[in-house]
Formats: sequence, C-alpha cells, structure tokens
Amino acid sequence: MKYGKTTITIKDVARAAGVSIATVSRILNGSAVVSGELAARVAAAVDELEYRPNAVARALKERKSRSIGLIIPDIENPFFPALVRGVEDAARQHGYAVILCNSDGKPAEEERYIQFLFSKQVDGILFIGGADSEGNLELLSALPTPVVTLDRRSAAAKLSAVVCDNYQGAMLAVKHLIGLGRRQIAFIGGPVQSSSAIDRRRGFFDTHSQQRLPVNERLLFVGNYTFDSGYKAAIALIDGQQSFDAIFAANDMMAIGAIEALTERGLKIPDDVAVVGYDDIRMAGWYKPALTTVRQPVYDMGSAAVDILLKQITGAETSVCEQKFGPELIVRKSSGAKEG
Amino acid sequence: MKYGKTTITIKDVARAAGVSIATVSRILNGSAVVSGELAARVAAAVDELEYRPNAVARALKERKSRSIGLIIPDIENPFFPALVRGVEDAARQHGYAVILCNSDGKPAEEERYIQFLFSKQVDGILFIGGADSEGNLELLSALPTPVVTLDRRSAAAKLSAVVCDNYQGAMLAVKHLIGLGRRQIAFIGGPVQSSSAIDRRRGFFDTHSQQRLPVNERLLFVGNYTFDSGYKAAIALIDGQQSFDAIFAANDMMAIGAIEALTERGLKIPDDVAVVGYDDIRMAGWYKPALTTVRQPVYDMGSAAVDILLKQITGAETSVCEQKFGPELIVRKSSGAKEG
DNA sequence: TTGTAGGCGTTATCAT
DNA sequence: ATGATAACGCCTACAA
Repeated sequence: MKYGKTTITIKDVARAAGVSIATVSRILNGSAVVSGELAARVAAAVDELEYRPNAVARALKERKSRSIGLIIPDIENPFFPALVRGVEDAARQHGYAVILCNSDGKPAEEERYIQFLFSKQVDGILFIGGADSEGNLELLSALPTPVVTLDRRSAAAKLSAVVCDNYQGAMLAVKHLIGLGRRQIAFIGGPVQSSSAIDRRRGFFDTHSQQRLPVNERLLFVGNYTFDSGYKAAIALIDGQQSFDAIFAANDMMAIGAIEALTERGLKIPDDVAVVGYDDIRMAGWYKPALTTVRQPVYDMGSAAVDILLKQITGAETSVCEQKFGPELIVRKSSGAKEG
Repeated sequence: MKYGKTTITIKDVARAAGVSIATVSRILNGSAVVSGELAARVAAAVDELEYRPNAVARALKERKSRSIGLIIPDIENPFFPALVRGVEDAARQHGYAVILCNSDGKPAEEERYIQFLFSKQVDGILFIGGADSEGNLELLSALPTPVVTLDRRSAAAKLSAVVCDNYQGAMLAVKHLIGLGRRQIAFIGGPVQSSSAIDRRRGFFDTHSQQRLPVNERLLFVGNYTFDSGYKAAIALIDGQQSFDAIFAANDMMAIGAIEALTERGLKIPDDVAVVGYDDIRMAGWYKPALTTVRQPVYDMGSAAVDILLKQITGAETSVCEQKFGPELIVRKSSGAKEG
C-alpha cells in the first residue's frame, strides 16, 4: 500500500520540503527560476510523498481542463474505431484526455452530450453528427468552445471541418466500374440529409454525365449505412426487375449486406454483378469476395482534427478551416478487375 | 449567437434573481427547502442566462469528478468496441463521463495512463491489461481509487473483476469439435501470461483428458490474438507435417488468420479442417465460411463492470467481487456441424 | 530568489 | 427560509 488513503496536496509537499507552496508550484511547472537546492528538496518531497498534482484544481484555476469531447454516432460501427484511435493518439501526445460519447446519431442525444461536455468544461469538441444534426451544428457554433466537425460538414454553420473528398471518392468508384465495362450501375446511397451521402451521390451522377452515360432512376436506393439497409436495397433491386450489372454502395457495410442478398439469390459476384463499397473498413479485405472499395484515411483524419482543434484552443489558429483528405480506390475481387 | 463569450457563473444567476448564491445552489441541487417564489425567480434567471454549472468547480469542491477512466489495449481490435459501448452507455446513465485510453497492452503506456487518470481525479478506473500487466495491477490496487478489472483477472492483486468463464468456453469449443468426430485438434493459444489465455488453454487440455483423448504437443501454438499470429501459426502447423483435422483458436482474429492461411494452401474449411474461434466478433458471422465461435457477452460485461465500479465509488459495495458471465457456443459453417 | 494572499466556481456551515 | 463566508487545490500577481 504505497498510496495513502488521504489526498496529498501541494501544501504537504511544501511543508515536507520546508518551502512555500509558491515555490513548489514554480518548480513543478518550471514557471520561474528557483535555486537548485530548493528544487532538489522539493523533488525529494514529491518523490517521497508520491505527490501528483490535482488536475481538477488546476483546471479550475487555469480555466482549461485539458480534455476534449468526442461525439460519434456509435463506436460499434466499424468505421469509427480507427478514427477514435487517431483522435486519442493525437490527444494523448498533447496531454489531453478524450471523453468518448456515443450518440447513435440521434439529435437529442447529441444535444445532451454537447451540454454535458460544455458543463464539463472541455476545451474543445470533436463532432460527428448523424444524418440530421444541422440543428446541433448551429448549437455548437454558438458555443464559446472550439469545435471541429469530422467527416460531415455543415451546411450553414461555419465550423472547422476535416473531411475526405466524398465527391472524388465516388467518382473513383464509378469510373472504375465503367472502366470495367459495366453500364447499368445501381447506387445504394446514404441518408439523404447527410453531407457525405450527398457528395457521394453527386459523384455518382456527375461521373455518369461526364461519360455521357444515362442513369436509370430505378436503380437508385437510399440506405442508412447499415448492413440491413444494404441487404434490403439489394433485395428491392432484384425484385425491381431492372437489369443491372454493378452496384456502388455508399459504404462497405451496405455493400456487404447487398452482396449477401445477391449471393442468397444465386447471383455471382463479381461475374454477374460487380460491387464497390466505400470506407475500406478492416473487414473489407477479409470478406469473401474481398471488397473493392474507396479508402478514407480515417486514422489521419482523426489526428488531423485534433491538431486543428488544439490550434483553436491555444489560439494559434482562429479562422475556421477545412482540411480535405484524398480518397483512394482499393481494387479487390468484388469488382472483377484483373488486378484483383 | 446565444451563448456569450464570457463564462456565466452562479454569481450572475444570483444577481439576476436578486438572491444569494447559496440560494441558487440550494435550488439547483434541491439540497434544501426554498420558497416557491425564489425558486421561480432563479429558474427564470437560469433560463435567461443559459447558466450551466461548472462541473470542474463542483468536482473540486465535492472531491469527485463524476468521470471514470477506461484503459483498454486498442479500440481497433474488434473485441473492444462492444465492450466500450457497454461501458459508455452504463456510465452515461449515471451521469459519468468516460475517458478512453488505448495502451496497446504495453505496461509502460498503461502506467502512464494510470498516473494520468489518477491526476485527473477520476472516481474510478476500468482496466483491461495486456499480456503482462501484473505489475500495473498491483499499482492499481495500491491506488485509493476504486478499480474494476475486465476480462483478465489478476493473479495476486485483490481487485474486483468481471470475466467470462474462459475455461468453460474453451471446453464448449473443444467438445463441439470432438462431437463432430475430430480427433486431431490443433490449438492456437493467446499470450502465455494472460489469464484468459491460460484458462482457455486449460479448457483445451482438460476436455481432452475428460474424453480420454491424447493431446499432440506438436499441434500447440502460441499467438498474440492478432490476425498475423493466427496466419503464421497455421503456416507452421501445415509445415509441421503433423496430421490434424481441426483448429481451436483462442480468438476469432487468429481463427480468421488461420483460415486464410489454410485456404491459401488449398485446404478446405470445414471439410479438411474444422475451425472454431473465440469472442464472436461481428465479423465472425459475415466471414466466409461463417465462423463457429464462443460468444462472450461483451457489451453486458462492460456495463456490469461500470455497475460494480459505481457501487464501489459510492461505497455501496466495499468488498472486492468477481462477476463471472457464461460463454455460449455459436455454431456456424467453419466447424462443419449440420446446424451450420 | 522566495513567500503571502487572492481568486477560479462550487458547496456547505454557520449565523440570522 | 435565506445570506455571508470558508473551504476545495492550485496558480500567480504582488511584496519582500
């Protein structure tokens, strides 16, 4: 039992070292020059007593808590773990704690968490909203606390954002399919309000028009980024009696759901239907058939968001900025390319 | 811009309502009876000013921060997201924030985080160590802060723990394979120091002896719960020239790694080799072949750990307790059972 | 170079 | 029932 049950404070250290608390504080923080002898005595006392500064008291005094809030829809969604890890690693490097919040993308939960974090005096908030969190983005931008939005950008609110170019990513995917000779490409999109879903949908359309190819409206579906919604969309697609030779799904989970449905109905992937997903979640490479998909540098996006947030916290950067990462097409079996 | 840039405190509310700060505090916390009229005036002021109590100041005064620390090896390991979600949901229900820490299972990182959290004045710590974190378990038990260990229990330190019966789970898996007629079962275990790995290994051996079946030492491998280590173990297994007709891997990632290796070498799963994993991570059901595995109620374990921790924090429970959950065999294709 | 003292925003103990 | 006021542990002018 090395740690005693009673809290030991800076005052105890001061007494043990025979100096004032100011001196202890100065030594601990290197905030002023002190004599070597006192420094040594204090160091000894700190060691002896195993003193650890009370971060809460310091936070109250300094008016900064050295912690940030991270609001995401759901850590169980395979898209998020890598992002969270990127955030956590970057935050730790700067001595910040990260408070994790799962909102399930529900606006009401998001708001609860925003208020909660604000009350907790976090120095900044990293926010990934659900499909319709526009209201909360406005709430956030009204907060005195710095905020960085991740993956989804806001329509109205002027908040800093880190995104990956969803428009480009979708074009990569669709061009790939067209290059493989596919002409009847179905699209399973994300929630219509979500900015990432909108951009990917635009990419899908624009690629078609650039290549002077028509889009068959009957081949368009809306999902919510879950396995189930992909599965159901594929069933509807098959039952729709339209002919199709490819699917571009706006994320990997829906792509996998779709493939499951297709396979159950006896269709061969990629021979009958080529499939491309989005995100390159870890499972994509192990799935059979391995999934062709668009990779987002999720880990890097997380750590970049922290970097921006910290700059805003320290005041090094005050203007709102948007950092855009580039997507990358990962070709695997499910699209039937030779390289796969 | 609803929130002003200047912090508004209880003092502002008191002034606006024309009462003392003590009265405001009492009303906000319901800690004493106050006249209805004053209560109304205060409520109006709170509303008007959009006052939110400063949790840091409160934490300093109360000596409890209403936050807990969660140390895990790596959120990117698919075993953890569900557990983290269980923790977070339970914590939120009680108004606690959870600070997430990824240690990569490295003792040095774990210790850094323990000190960090202690300094942050967390009210409790949830700890999942890596392979050899026995030293940190002792450090934790010396802390004045309540601690609950998850998934791995400590050899020496007397810490509360939430576990799933790994011994039983392994027996379930091995019995299943034996019941399917397999007699030459290879075992890919986890790190030898880890308590969960030890228990699963014991289960493997004891099932064999109960069934009066010999264990071929040449069929035993040690991994570290990663895809790669499973892959390599399978390669070694094949190259070892021993005949074998089944593999029990101590987690799903290694099972999947092993199947990849086996398949590359032209072996058919489950016909040539039946494979059973452990954990039932989400991917297990979607993997081809779908993985037979032992499920742990990970989400429930996370929330149970929080419940115990909070009881220790509030003092409702002071003795160390161990809660053990039951594992469940999930039969799918990879073991070749009829039900699959 | 070192020490004294005030205040960060709360809660809670006193009086009143 | 309500109001002053003293902590909580720390940092930092301001003095010495």
